[in-house]
Amino acid sequence: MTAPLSRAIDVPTDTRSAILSAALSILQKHGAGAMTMRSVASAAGCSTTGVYTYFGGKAGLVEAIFIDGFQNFGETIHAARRASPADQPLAGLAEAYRAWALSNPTQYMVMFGRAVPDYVPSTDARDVATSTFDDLVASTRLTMATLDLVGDPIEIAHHLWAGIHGYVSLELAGMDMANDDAERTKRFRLGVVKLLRGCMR
Amino acid sequence: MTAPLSRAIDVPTDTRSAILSAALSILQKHGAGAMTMRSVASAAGCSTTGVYTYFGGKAGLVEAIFIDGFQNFGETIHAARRASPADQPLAGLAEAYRAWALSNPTQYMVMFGRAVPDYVPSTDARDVATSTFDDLVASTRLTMATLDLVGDPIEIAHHLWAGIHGYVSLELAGMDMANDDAERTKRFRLGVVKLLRGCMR
DNA sequence: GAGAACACGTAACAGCGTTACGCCGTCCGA
DNA sequence: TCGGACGGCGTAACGCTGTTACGTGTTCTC
Repeated sequence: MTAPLSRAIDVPTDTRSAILSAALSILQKHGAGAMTMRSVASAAGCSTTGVYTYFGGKAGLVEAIFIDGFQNFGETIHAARRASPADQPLAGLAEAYRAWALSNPTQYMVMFGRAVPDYVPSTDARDVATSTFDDLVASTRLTMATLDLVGDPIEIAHHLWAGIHGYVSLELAGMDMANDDAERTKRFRLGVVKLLRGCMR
Repeated sequence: MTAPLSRAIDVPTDTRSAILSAALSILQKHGAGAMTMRSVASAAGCSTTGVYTYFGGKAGLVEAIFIDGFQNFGETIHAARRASPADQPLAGLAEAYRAWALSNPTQYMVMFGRAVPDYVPSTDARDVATSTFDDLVASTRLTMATLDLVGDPIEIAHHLWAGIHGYVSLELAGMDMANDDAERTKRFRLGVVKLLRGCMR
């Protein structure tokens, strides 16, 4: 009898989400190396075995982070598309992409860069990941006529994705040749324009 | 008195290179998670403390792998540039870039993707990394007139680097949308063409 | 030949992911 | 109302990790 009667019925998977948000918080603040089972359990207010009951192990926890990341990332991308002019959704999408990655650098590297050794996304997880791609394809289709893009929209979307991801991940790795953030931003925006120009007739 | 007199004088840093190549071999065959101090020492035929005498710790070992990787990578890029037609060095460079990354996927992710948690490249290491970029800039300068590229060569080289890296790292992460290697290769080559076209007048 | 410097191994430390085991509250059939 | 099965959860332990204190043997210098 630990909980008062008035709230005897708790939200069922409350501890599960507490564990997940604790893991995300540690990942964001202290990096992938600090996200241990013990630190996550401690931050979530349960024992290490609690993490096992809900996620099966560290791989399951990382998988949840991976999927959660792509869902959150996908929603951000989607919202950016809706907020952009109907015939020009790509610039806003690219900005939102970069902003999300810079705000969640470690999670981005878990999602795209194998930041947790020995974790390989399951096919289910990869399906969630690639479904995010659909928004990019949709935005590309909307822009084809306006920007005079030619070719397969899927191939063009993949080209844009690869280019944007390249800029962002070089920036996260500290290997862009920029001197300050202003130059980085300017270069990124020019890069997106160049990516689009490469697909024009 | 363990070694015979005839070879009492060994090559001084022989064990150092033995450790480094053992680490690279484990990294390539079994991934970053399997590259432990004990497994490296065992494969190199020494004790764990031997790794500490030569590299100071795991961070030093990873740094050596990082630098070794960029030197090897840089030589490959450089050789590809020399083997290409003098006025068309970029296509061969891109092919060599991708081939090296696909042959050394884990090391590539250590170099570009923070595959070892808690390892952050020193400024010296990053200098070695960015000096590889010089070859790309040089190749870009050679191609500017032939391909009718306009703008700052450094900015164009950065654009090409980001794009090529984007294609390669999505491929390594298993997140390209290709069905087989033939399609992947075709898409990559078309992508390089698009990257160049985006920088034309 | 004495002594410092160095490479190197043994053994231990704390911390890691994981799991066997036991406790305790809840539910279900008799 | 009771007895037993069940499930969530913590304690404690397993083997593994990176790291380091310490002792030993070799080598180089004066």
